[in-house]
Amino acid sequence: MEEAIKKLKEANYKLTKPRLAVLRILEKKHTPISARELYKKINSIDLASVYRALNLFESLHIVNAEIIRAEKMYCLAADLHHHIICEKCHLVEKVECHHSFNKIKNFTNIHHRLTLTGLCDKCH
Amino acid sequence: MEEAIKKLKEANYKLTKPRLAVLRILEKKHTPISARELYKKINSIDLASVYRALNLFESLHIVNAEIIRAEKMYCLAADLHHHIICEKCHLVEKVECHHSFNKIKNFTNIHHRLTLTGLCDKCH
DNA sequence: ACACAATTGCGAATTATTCGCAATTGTGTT
DNA sequence: AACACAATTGCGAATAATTCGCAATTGTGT
Repeated sequence: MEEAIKKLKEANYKLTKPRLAVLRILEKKHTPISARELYKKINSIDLASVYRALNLFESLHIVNAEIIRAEKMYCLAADLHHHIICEKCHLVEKVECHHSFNKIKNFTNIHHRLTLTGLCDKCH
Repeated sequence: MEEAIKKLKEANYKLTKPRLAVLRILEKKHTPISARELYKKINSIDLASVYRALNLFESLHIVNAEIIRAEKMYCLAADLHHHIICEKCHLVEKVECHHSFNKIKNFTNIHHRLTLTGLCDKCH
């Protein structure tokens, strides 16, 4: 949260009510959440602003986005982790991240997004 | 291609004209492509069928989907690889895959999707 | 060639996402 | 604490993405 605000400030963006509201929800919820769900959880913030906040956050690497069963889902990038999703029941679990990429094919400033899918023990 | 058809048959799905058309394009193109682009490249196949084919292929792991600048993009899963995308100019390059995941948190049959982003040497 | 379930094409319906623009609000400065 | 101004919001409308229902068509095994 602190870190998110710091990144925002450093990039010269204002800490506005909608942005703060989105951050607050993301901070509490530790599984990925969609733009629409966020919107429903926040009272009195326009859906367009939720999208605008999320897009901004994504570009600043404040949040990570990944597709989970055909929906774009977001979560705070702060603590590095990934998710594994059951293909049948869509159970989502956190997976710690042990990866780091310094330089690949002349690219620098590398960020990564890993999504795992499989069958959980119940569905197997 | 052969492998894709095999998977399709094994899961008891028919090899139809739209499905084959989609596979043919994916086989040629070695960078990710969106549903709409696929549709434009194929003459006389309905957009809904393109979506249906892609969804089916995704569920059978015939294709992998990933978000590239806010669009869902697809490519054949056959040769395992990932992509690294420049955040500025959106250049896309292939990255070989050296990962394998056998068992994580009680999940089995694990598949993974890794998307890397960064700045290419021109944009850095 | 036949039979039948699976699949398509079509148009319409949903859902997701973005846009333009006037009104409002953070933020740095007096 | 009030001011000034650019950045940002809310709103409603526009676009884009994706799915649906259903009659017509098409693969596939016999």
